[in-house]
Amino acid sequence: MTTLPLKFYQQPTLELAKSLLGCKLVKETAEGVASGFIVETEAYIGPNDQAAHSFNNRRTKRTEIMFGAAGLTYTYVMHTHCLFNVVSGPEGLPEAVLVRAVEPVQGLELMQTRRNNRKKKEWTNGPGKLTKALGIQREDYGHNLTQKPLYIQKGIQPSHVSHGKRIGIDNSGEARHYPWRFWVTDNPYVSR
DNA sequence: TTTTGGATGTCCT
DNA sequence: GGACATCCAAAAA
Repeated sequence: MTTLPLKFYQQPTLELAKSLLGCKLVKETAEGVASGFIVETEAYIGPNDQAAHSFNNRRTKRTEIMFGAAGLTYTYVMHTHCLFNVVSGPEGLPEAVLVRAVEPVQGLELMQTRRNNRKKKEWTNGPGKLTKALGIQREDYGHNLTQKPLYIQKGIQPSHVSHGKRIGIDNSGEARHYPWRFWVTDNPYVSR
């Protein structure tokens, strides 16, 4: 398995969101290595996307990393959970891809413990769940995804990919209708 | 300095 | 289907 080069992240955000499906997200911690195939993503394309934190070029301490170069990590704390994004687009353009679900591959015992002995299907089928299962934390903010301990490896492009409206952004005006969510068709680990 | 409001998950009914 | 947990940072005061 080869780690994806920086060049991979430099394609258009919508393309990247699709290309990430089937790739393997890996996190190494002191407790061990945990990884999973990405099966669901969402694109957030700044300044014209009302649902994105970076809407209207809003640049703050939190969204700053979205303006950075492609291939960096954008973590965000929502209520009690942490969400994981991959920054995309050239430097200066605030775009990112949210990873919503993965399929467990490696470090199964570790994930089971972190997910409190739930059913395997429920370990990683949601944006807040997968970060807990893999051990991704707010401290990973700004990390370069071509390096350890958090990186993405080349996978197999799935044969069937579905797309549709994004989730959880009902108060985002017209943007909520954009078909910018992508998932592997019929994969049991997508969030819904 | 205080208030407010989430790109969610879990538990309860 | 609905309440609530529990934290950060933006915005208001």
